[in-house]
Amino acid sequence: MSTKRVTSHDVARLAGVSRTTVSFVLNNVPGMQISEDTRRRVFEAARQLNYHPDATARRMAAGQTNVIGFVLRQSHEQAFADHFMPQVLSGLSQAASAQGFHTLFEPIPPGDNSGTYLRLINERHADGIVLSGPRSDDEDLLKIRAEGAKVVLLGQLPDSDIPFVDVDNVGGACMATQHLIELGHQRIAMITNAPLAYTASTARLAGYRQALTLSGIQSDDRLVRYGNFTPQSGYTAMNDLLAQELRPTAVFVASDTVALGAVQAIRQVGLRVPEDIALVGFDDIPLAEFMDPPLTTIRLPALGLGFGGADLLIRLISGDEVNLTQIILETQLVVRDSSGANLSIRK
Amino acid sequence: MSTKRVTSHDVARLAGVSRTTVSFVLNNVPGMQISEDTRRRVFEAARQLNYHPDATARRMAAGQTNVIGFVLRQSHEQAFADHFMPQVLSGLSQAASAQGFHTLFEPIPPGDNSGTYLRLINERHADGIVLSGPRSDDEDLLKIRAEGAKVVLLGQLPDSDIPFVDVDNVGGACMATQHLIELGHQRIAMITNAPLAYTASTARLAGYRQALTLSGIQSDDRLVRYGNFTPQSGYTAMNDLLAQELRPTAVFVASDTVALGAVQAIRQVGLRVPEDIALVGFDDIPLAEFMDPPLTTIRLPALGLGFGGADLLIRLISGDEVNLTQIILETQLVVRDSSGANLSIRK
DNA sequence: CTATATTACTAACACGTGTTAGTAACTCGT
DNA sequence: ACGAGTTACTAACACGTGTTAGTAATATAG
Repeated sequence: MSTKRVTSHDVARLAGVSRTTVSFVLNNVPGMQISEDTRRRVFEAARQLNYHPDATARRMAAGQTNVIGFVLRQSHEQAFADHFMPQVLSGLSQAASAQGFHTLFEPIPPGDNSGTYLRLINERHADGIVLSGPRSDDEDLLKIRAEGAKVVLLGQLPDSDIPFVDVDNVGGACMATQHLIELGHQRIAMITNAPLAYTASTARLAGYRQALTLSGIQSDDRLVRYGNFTPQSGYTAMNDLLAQELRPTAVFVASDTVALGAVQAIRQVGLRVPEDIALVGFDDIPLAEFMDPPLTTIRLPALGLGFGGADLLIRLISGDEVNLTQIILETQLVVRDSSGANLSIRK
Repeated sequence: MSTKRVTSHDVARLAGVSRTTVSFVLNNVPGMQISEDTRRRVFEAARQLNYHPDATARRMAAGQTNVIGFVLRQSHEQAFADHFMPQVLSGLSQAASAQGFHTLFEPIPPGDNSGTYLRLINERHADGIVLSGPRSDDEDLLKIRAEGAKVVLLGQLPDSDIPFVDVDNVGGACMATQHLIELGHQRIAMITNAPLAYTASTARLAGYRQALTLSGIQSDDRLVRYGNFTPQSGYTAMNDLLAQELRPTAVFVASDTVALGAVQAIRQVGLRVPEDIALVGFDDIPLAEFMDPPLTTIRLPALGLGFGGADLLIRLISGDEVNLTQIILETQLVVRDSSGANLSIRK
């Protein structure tokens, strides 16, 4: 236990060759002439001593860490409120490990403006970072970018050339709304997932309006309410909508979690989903399937988002010529019962 | 961008001192006599050159990585089926970063028996690992332990002296069952969260039986069914229970996710929760609060589990004398409506 | 038989830090 | 004026690898 670490030097000695030869054999360096006999002796010595090259020394020599950092700017509650982030993380580390990279997980404590994630790249803990929850006013981000740091964002920043991977929020919201339109609804309300300070909220609202416009329906701001991540906010928003003189026949709620509260509000006034009010959510959280009624919603390519982010970042790190550095991933409509698509007749 | 990295050598030159002095000043090494003037010059030079010490070189010199690995053995679906793992991860990295450690996230692809996580410690990517989802038949685990690797398990291994942090499954299940007993139930069934191959399942079943025994109720195996993580399995198991000649008046379902299916089954035969059948779940998933009816359940100290695991591991790494290496964290009963505790009268 | 090419290696440097042992210069007590 | 102690540093080594340039020994060609 307290015995010294086995180094390539030890292997060399046992095999009766130089350390250089050991390196050549074990790394299988192409173009190096090594006799079959020596090769065998080195392998045998390494096996016998249970030799494992030291990753730190290797990094030092290579000038590369083979590590990517995953920086989480959102608060824990927000990031892990649903299935989403874990899946992103999973996709990320899958892509990383497929290319021989490791993943450093670095959540930023809420309210920490000291720019701790700068250290990740300044001190070379990682070769690059995937940054989730970017903010436009992030000066640190611009700074390290200017210094040549490799960064990929998860989510977009308006008017920026920083590489990113994002989910097609506009397209998804449009799809959700069109689904309701196709089912015959004309008076369709919307409850956002969060305040409009969040780009995703703005995008989903834009998609909703786009769908209405495409079908020639007048967009009416009195039918738009603002959620705030929580079921409570959905409950409040829906009550507000129900109190209107002209009740909507369908609501697009841009977050399944928020939709949960909306359903409760509808039930509480004695109305039924989807018979009286049809509902489409967004996110496809794991329990959407088991809600009462099962929620029609938009599924996000969470795994793909993480995978794509890591993949893009690693290509940037490797210095490959990357022609497409801003990627938008398609969403998918999952039809269940809450939208009324499975009702035999619509009046 | 392609300009060379700023090293402590550069700082030394600019400040007109040796590299050693730079190291003494910047690391504030105690007992070293440095004049106030020199000290200032070094700080100024470092600031001016925007110097950041290279983490890799530092590790090499220190012989320590200041990194802990978080190894996930469960499949993604299983690990992230609910809020649990993300919270563990969050607690873990909080504890780590509080002590100057970074967190390497290393999920093991399902079906990968090549023992990839061995490399984490063999190649010194990390000073130690927190291993989630340990298996008794894991030879790799015993091997690296024998070589002196620092390992902390999340979850217990029977008859082992390996340090671990775990949730009190027995106590939690006992508490859940006692809650039902206190509400007047005598004929209490149980649906497990998973097959008994999983230690957590066995422990929860033991807790259920313990509670019955303590109250002098005869434990009846015909009232026990086995879930399999999913709502579907809960649906099936509950239907099976309902088909019995003598229906239980209450059921302890050792997983909220499984309980979801159980509720559906009960509803489908026209019975009510909790009036006809009372229900207590386990895990307190985020949506338990919003189920219909809101689910009484056992809340797990997920954050504390991660935090405790990292903390214990780092203490082991630091060589501190640790007197308690096997830690069990208490759970908490969250009373909502599904258990009938809020009904005014019980018949 | 000699010049050249090939084979099979190795010596030495680079990566950037932390740290131990040592050394001038300067102060101080006697 | 001299030895001892203090102050303020520095030279040199260690950490463990990857890699470039070079070198003997052997094979091949003319």
